[in-house]
Amino acid sequence: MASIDEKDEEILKELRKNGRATLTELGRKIGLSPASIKNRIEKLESLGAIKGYSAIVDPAFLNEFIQAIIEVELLVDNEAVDRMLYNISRLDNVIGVYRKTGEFQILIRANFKDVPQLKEFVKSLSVKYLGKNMKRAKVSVIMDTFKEGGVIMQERKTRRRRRR
Amino acid sequence: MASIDEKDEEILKELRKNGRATLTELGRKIGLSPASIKNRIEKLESLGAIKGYSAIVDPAFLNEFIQAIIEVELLVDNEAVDRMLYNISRLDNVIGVYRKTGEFQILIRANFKDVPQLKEFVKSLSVKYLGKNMKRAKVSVIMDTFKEGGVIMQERKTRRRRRR
DNA sequence: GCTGAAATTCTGGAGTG
DNA sequence: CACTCCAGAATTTCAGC
Repeated sequence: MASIDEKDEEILKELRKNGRATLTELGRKIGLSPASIKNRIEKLESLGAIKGYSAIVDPAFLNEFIQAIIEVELLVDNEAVDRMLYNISRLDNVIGVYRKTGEFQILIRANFKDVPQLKEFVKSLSVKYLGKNMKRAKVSVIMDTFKEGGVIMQERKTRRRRRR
Repeated sequence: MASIDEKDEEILKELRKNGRATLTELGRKIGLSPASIKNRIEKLESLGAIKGYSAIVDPAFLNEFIQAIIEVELLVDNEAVDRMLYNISRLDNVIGVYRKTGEFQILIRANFKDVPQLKEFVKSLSVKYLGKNMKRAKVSVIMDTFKEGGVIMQERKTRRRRRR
């Protein structure tokens, strides 16, 4: 790890909260010229501190009404699994793919149009992607999102009371 | 749900993959003028289709070396829990907060400097945030991220072979 | 949703400490 | 060497159609 100072950290934190902040805005907030911010961001990107930029999208507007968390228990976890997970990552409806500790070693965040499509995906995990490496999967459905990707959802589940 | 057409969906998908895409780039890719793209994005934002924008940051560069998944089993889940989850969402090191189906109804993605800080956070969940609503928590640690927030990590765990 | 003009931002190079 | 300044380029923004 190299050459990250206070200002760089502020840039990272700010961009995590607002990925579309302008160089000028960042400069004002942090106390640097836009040109310096630009140089630092380019440095942070090439260091791998910034992996990319993303909009937090409500999946329902893309006709993805089922947001699921799929946990997978593996029989064996080796380098071949890395390639398989990478292939899963390339699917557009897959939002996140992680290896983790615990009984289920893999966690996948993915969105689906409907339950059959979710079912089909889980089936493809063993049939197409993970094969004999997969022992079993546990599926949960997301019912409410309070924060995602560092962005707080403004729309509360409990609807604001109407004015009278 | 209202008035989302093909072009809007393309904008959402494109912004999910590159949240910093310029209006001009989006216009070229989708076949609209930058001004129209802007109008549509503003519409999508006010409709709640776009919740916000975020940079995908490697937490290690913010000295957050522990990436954890904390699942919480609730004794009772009511509207008061909503406020508690909202308060948890406001913490900077918390990346995601979800309500879901299953044995554990809450899932939290959060980053920590070290294990004591993680331990402290889990303790604060029952002491400060959820109180008697919380029955127990299950903690996993993320060991590898393949995709996050719709962005594929370029840096593979298996290091590229050195040239010779 | 487009055009066109004005405002803002971005960008790269030269200069400064 | 990182930063600022500055001018030209690109983008964004807004009005009118």
